[in-house]
Amino acid sequence: MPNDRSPDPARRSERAHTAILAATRELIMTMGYDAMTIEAIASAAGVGKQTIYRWWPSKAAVVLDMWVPDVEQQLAFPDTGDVAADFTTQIRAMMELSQDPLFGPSLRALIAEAQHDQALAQKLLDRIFAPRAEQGKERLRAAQQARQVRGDVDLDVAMDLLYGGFYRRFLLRIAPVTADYPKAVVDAALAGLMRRRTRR
Amino acid sequence: MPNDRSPDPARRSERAHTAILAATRELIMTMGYDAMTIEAIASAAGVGKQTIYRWWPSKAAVVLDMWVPDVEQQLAFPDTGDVAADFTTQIRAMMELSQDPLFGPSLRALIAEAQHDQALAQKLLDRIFAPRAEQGKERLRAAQQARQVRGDVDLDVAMDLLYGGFYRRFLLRIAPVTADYPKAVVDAALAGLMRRRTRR
Amino acid sequence: MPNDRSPDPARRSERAHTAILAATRELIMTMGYDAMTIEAIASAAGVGKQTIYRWWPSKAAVVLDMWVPDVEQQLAFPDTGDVAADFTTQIRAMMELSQDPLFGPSLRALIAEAQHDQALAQKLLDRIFAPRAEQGKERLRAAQQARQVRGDVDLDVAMDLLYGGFYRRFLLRIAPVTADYPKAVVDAALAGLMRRRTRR
Amino acid sequence: MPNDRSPDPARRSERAHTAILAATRELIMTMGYDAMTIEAIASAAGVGKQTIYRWWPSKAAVVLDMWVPDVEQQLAFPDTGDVAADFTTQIRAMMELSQDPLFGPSLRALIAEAQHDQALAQKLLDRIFAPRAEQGKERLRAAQQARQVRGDVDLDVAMDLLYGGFYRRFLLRIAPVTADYPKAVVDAALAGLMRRRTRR
DNA sequence: ATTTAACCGAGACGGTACGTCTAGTCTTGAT
DNA sequence: ATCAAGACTAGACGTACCGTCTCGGTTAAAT
Repeated sequence: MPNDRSPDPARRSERAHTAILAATRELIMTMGYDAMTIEAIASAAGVGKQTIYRWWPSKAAVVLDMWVPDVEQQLAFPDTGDVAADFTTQIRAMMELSQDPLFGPSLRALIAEAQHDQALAQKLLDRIFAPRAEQGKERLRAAQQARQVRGDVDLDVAMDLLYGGFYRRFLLRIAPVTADYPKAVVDAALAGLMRRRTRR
Repeated sequence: MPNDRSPDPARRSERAHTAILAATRELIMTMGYDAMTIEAIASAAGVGKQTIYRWWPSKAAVVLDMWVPDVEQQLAFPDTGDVAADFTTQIRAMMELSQDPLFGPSLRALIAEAQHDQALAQKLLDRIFAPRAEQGKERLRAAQQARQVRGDVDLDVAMDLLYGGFYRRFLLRIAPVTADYPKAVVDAALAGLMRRRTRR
Repeated sequence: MPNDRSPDPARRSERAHTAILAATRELIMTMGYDAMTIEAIASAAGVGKQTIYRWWPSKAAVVLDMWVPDVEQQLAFPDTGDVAADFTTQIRAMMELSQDPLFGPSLRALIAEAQHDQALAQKLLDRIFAPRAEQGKERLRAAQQARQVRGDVDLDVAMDLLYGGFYRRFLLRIAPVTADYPKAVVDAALAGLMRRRTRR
Repeated sequence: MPNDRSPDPARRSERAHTAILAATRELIMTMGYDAMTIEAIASAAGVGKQTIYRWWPSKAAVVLDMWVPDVEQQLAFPDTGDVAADFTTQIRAMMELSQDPLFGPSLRALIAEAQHDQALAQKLLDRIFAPRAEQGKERLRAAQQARQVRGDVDLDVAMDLLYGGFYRRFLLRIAPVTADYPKAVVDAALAGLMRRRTRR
């Protein structure tokens, strides 16, 4: 368990802060998330361990901080008027992120760690997953108003249909996320699985 | 990685084997998966650590072995002729499993551990996830032949639609898996999100 | 080694100075010399750590400063004309000091620390031990002139005989310094151990 | 604070044990007692830190164990029939020990550490100081029976006279222990400080 | 009266070692 | 040969202090 009492953020050393984030980025690429220890970060950043423990509760929290700006920028949500295309684009961006040697493995590791770290789970949710879901739902609402999407669908369930498969494949490794996957899943989610009666 | 050389399974002590699995079950309930160490299992089972390392590569593998029979039995796939009802039943079973104090937390932990343990990932896939997916796809194939489900859907994508949401909610904790969720997601997946042109 | 450059004693804060000494006295009684850290003194005195480091090189030096006036006053050397009685008095005073809950434990601690801190050793010597020895030797010189003590004895060796036992018992804990010890050791030192030939 | 529960000495690794003592001896010479850490000993001995903590409560205890055989052998007490000569020899041996670069500094350090470590103090007493004192007193008893030493002297006080000065000089550094010191102090202790009335 | 230089309280910083913990391997004696 | 037991090497953990270093705020002398 970290931290004694809350330190004063006003007196935080900018140099140490950025050195830690830079070293973290470096070490994830070099040795991988799992092999990277807090001691290694401290040593690589030229920083005392306490300085890390003072500001972050865990290795995962450091990685998350190092991460979030890039991820946010890379997952900007488009609105071209074509719902299918927009979600395909978004899922493709998620796929690309998951294949980046910096982000992919450590996203996996962060989600893994969040399974036994409530605080981290909350942070991941607030900073990564929830904003993405919110954007997606917003896009669907627009599509509902444009009468492209049914008005009675539960938007959370819709997000499950559109995004759930990505996480299932990414985390369970039950199938690879291939280049044509984004379009396939979006089309299927929009069209549904059921056979329609032929129109007479 | 453990194990000396492959031991002789014929000489394996049945007493030790069952004691280990029983102690594992006990300790997961008592102290939780994460706090449970291999040393604790050995001690609780009255067994040498080496005996565990001899037959399993990791704590997770022990848990998986202890688990699989129960899970298989609890996730039997029904075929009542009603596709929607069958998948709803199946997802509801997954939900219940995930809320069981023995299975839920350790399923999470196992998936977490599989993120940095290829061998475990493979084992989980082969013994838990893939069989479930295969049953689901089989059921869909039957539904296709009954002309209930479209013949052109990619069955893997269909599984993503139906099951992906569960994992997304379970692992990302982005929303709880409530009692009415299984039906909602199945209905949405079957119907699709898109608005249909009114039939004239 | 502390201190930047020598600070200006004229501008020293009297308030901080006395607060530090008072807190030190307090904390030694409360938590004992060893558990007391410079951080604790600073905090208890409501003073910055730097203010301590500015004026003292070590925790031991602070304690010594807090100490010396009391010790000096308590170890005043008497001259009643009776050498034996005077040294007995002096050693008894040392004994009492060593049993005082403030001085005893921290005298031990200071001597201990002086074993690996040359500067402290010198300071202890100059301010505590050497003055005491000088007084003792002075008293012996007077006794020599009064033809009570042999003129050929090495006064430093004499001090070893008279005082050495006290430190041996105090530091090695080889035997307690009891109430009758001072007289016993003084008598023995004066008389010597050797058997005299009976005068004819 | 060390050790959980007492380990089984029968299963102790002889290799690790001797490697630790050898590394300790080596490091004291190399870097000095104070700079030597338990981590350094472990690393130099090719041993886990836990193995040291399992068998010894502190660095000092390791040094003591490494030490005692040599010290015992070097401080064998002679009996030549000449009390003065015998004690002179013994004190000279103590002096030489105290000037040995292996033993001197670490004897100082051990005594220092014993000031705040009761268990160590007891161990030092039992294994180093008390046996020496016992030998000295035994020698004095023999001298008493040979009617060389007065029958009424308290032998503990006699030991203070003979040995106390050594520790006073060694620990307080109030004066060096020179080559002629042993004889001087023994002579003075035997003869006493008091002036005798001239025999008529 | 204002400037200016020091000390002051506070506490973040780079370090180092601590003693604990767990992993996975190795050793021993009993079955 | 397998087993229970547990000592072993290895090394990260999070903590505690060390002594140094800002940072504003407050004196007190020098202007």
